[in-house]
Amino acid sequence: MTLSEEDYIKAIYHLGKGENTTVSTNAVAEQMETKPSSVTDMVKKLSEKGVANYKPYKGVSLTEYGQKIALSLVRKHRLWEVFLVEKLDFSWDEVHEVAEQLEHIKSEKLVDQLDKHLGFPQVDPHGDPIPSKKGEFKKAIKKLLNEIPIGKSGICVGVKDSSPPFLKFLDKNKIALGDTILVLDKEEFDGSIDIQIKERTIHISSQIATNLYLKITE
Amino acid sequence: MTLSEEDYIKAIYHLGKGENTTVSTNAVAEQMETKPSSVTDMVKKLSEKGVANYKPYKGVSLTEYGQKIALSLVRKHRLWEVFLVEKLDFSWDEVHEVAEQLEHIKSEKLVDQLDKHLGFPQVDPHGDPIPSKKGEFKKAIKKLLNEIPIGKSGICVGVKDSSPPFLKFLDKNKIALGDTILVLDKEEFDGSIDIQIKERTIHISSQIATNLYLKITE
DNA sequence: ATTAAAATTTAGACAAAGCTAAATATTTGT
DNA sequence: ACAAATATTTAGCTTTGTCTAAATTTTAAT
Repeated sequence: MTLSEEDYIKAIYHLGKGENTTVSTNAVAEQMETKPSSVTDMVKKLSEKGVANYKPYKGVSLTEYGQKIALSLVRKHRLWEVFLVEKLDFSWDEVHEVAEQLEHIKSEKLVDQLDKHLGFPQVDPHGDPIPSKKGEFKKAIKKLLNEIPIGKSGICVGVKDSSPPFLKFLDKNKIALGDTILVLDKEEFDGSIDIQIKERTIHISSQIATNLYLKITE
Repeated sequence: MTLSEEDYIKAIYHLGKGENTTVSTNAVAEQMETKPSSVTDMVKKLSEKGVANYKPYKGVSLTEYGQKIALSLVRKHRLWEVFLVEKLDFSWDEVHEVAEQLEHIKSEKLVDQLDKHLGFPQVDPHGDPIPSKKGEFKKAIKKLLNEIPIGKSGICVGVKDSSPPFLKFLDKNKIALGDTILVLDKEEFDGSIDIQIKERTIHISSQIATNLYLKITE
């Protein structure tokens, strides 16, 4: 696969949200920041190569083979993201562009050894799961902190309320996007919860818990 | 610079042995496994871009700017080689192909952090020096072990005598290509020497020392 | 100093991947 | 159900990097 083909495969995969969904030419064009006519050309080629199913005017989906390629790309992308954050001190929001390049490196041994070097991580710095070598992986879902059951952990990925006071609170309590949070206990009465974050244990009110999004795997 | 342009720059650089030498179109073609006519086209383009000096029928050399690019590529290539060997357990002879891909990744931060992560290595697994960020580096030369002064270390890169008995000797003494050897002491009388290799200290006869090539930096 | 051989360049073609503009399908609003 | 709006494809052109074959320049041998 060429670099360009791989990018299209990934785009089709992501637009289909990982399900094997048919996506429109226009949607792919928008995602790839290219023109619909270019997409038509490429999906024809991918179709001939056995990577995609394409019916004119009806959209495009990935074949089994195409999905395998997509998953391998996602696996590589996310492993490199972990590497960049854990080993090279990149912050969680700086990694995407570089991982986008690294995911195209072709070497099975490289990926396997990288995986091992990183301790076989299950999720990337954004809380998204890393497919196994065989392509298996759990889905990730975004939930509010208050909806997460006791004993489960997730990665902080966003806020519902983005008002300055709330952001200031997070800052003061050293809760940042990308942090892993484990739910230790929940108080039925007022909805407050105990969480563990970076070795610290803190108690958090319901108002806070209902405004913080975490990504968890099912 | 495109991938292809970078490959040509590296080829010109390596053929010129790092000196700013003029190299022939044919030489570049052979190195790149391409046709001389393709080289002509490309060096014209590189010339227009201010990367190379090209006179028809007279060969091509790199400009200052071109040399900077070449050194940056060499730096990246060798840092990745160190990474692959030290962190991902690649052997010294498996790294080239993968490093060839990795060297094209564009991210200054990535290179700087990688350098730091590896502890600012001075040489790659083949004993070749790694240019600094600014492009400075020492030359490496290949010498027989017996020619190396006391206190200096080098990396084992080849044998002069490749007869089975000699290779068997190396194997038995666990001396392999890629190993770092430090010269501890030399015996004037019989030319035998003491070396340190992988924490072990061993005594080696003149016959051995005159048949083992090391790469050292001046 | 010529001429044959070798090296290099030029000209013209091709594949990949993209674009624009025009043509054609599909969808939607009434 | 039909016309208008939207989505998609086709046709033809562009750029990048490559190739082959022919032309030209340089080098080497007598």
